[in-house]
Amino acid sequence: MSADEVRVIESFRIGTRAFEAGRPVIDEFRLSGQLFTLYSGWAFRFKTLADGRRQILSFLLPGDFIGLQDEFADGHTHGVEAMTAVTLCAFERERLWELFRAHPKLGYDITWLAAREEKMVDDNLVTTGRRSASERVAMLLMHLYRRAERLGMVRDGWVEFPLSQQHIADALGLSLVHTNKTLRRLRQLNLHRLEGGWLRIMEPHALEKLGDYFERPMQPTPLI
Amino acid sequence: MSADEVRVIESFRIGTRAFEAGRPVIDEFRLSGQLFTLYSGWAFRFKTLADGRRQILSFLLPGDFIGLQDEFADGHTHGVEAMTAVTLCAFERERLWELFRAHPKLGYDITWLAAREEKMVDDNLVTTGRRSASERVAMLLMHLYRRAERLGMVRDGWVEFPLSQQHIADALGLSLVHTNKTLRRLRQLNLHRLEGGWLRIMEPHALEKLGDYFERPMQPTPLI
DNA sequence: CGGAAATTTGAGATCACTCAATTGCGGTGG
DNA sequence: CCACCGCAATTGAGTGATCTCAAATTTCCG
Repeated sequence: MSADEVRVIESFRIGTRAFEAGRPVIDEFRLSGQLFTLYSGWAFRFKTLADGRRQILSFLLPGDFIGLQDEFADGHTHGVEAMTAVTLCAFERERLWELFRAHPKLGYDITWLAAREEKMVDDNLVTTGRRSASERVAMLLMHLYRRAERLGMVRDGWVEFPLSQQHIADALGLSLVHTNKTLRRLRQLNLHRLEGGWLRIMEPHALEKLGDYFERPMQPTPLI
Repeated sequence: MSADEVRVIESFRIGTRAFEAGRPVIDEFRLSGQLFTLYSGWAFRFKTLADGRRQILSFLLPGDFIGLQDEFADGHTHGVEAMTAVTLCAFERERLWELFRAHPKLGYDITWLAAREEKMVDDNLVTTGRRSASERVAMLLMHLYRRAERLGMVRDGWVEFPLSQQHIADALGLSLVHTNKTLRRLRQLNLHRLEGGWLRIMEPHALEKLGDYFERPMQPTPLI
């Protein structure tokens, strides 16, 4: 990124914010006046129905842009919650158009990030709509592992994995109990290990085949 | 839209294309060199798994922008298929960045459309992940009816409804048989009528309550 | 060490699925 | 005009994956 672009981004930044694990970053039912870039940590986007059923829409890792959909709605889009301690860079929502005008390249990059996020939601929709429980779990483990891998978050084959089984269930559209039993089955087949909040993939090919999920080469992600 | 903007858009347009009902607009496994705006007709985006299971990701109505995700990937994103006769306006994919640079407002509008589409996929994900079969069907009927209504496509309470039950099943993550039975149950409750490819909502409030779906006010859609 | 939260397990219920056959309907050729 | 074809819609029956309920066990954290 050019020094000029960095300078422009700096000028749009309001400041840095931090949240503890489990804290809401964006309230599901209130319009937030800010946009964020996730600097460090894990978070997720979700929606809840009136009776409390919750669906996780996607997981957020460093580099992801947060809150764009709200720009074009009046609240009631989705909530964002931190899964680990998280630091974010905040922007003024109202200056987004100004940013596009002053620096089209950054606008283009934001669109890039939005399109990439939609692709991930598309994948999740296929998963919940058409895959069996084992396939869903296999899919999710590989998806998150690969994303973390691209970000250099893997150490000796292990990644931090801050999802509870409830998170996994809510992401995959399964019940907590069935998620647990499915996870156990895959573990007993020695396809993965999940210990103390860290994940290791033992049989990537088997999991990819089971989930019918294959890594596609990615272009480098723009930074905002 | 200003005369200036119209002129810019014209200069980026390659031409107009038309497809018959049932024809692929974008091949699921080949990278298309074009972007489209849907002028008239109904289409849908979908993905298929290796064994043929299909998930419909979202439905496309006039004004929707098609193919943006591909801009940032190398194929293998999703297919698009026409459900009725369809006319589209085609743009050169490679000139998208040029468009952002030359006319940031249009870039901003494209981002607007992308964000709106992601919101729809988010909703669909909640539906397949966390709603029962009846809730899913209620949701889909109301969603499509409301969208068509906003586009002025309702005549005396009836909308064209070109979805087969297979389409509905693939959109909602249900089997064809169960979709049929669920549809019948709602029809017998006199919540809707579905005859000869046209839909009428008899009890909008009941369907909205059943699907836990409530219309949110929408900002006017930008035109590309 | 105590208490709350997350995970694990078992058992039974149910919603949705598969299989299989029938019906309805628009088009097509004799 | 009618018999026939193919496809979508419909229905019935039985199966099974996933869910709910309930209780134990383990882990985490103060």
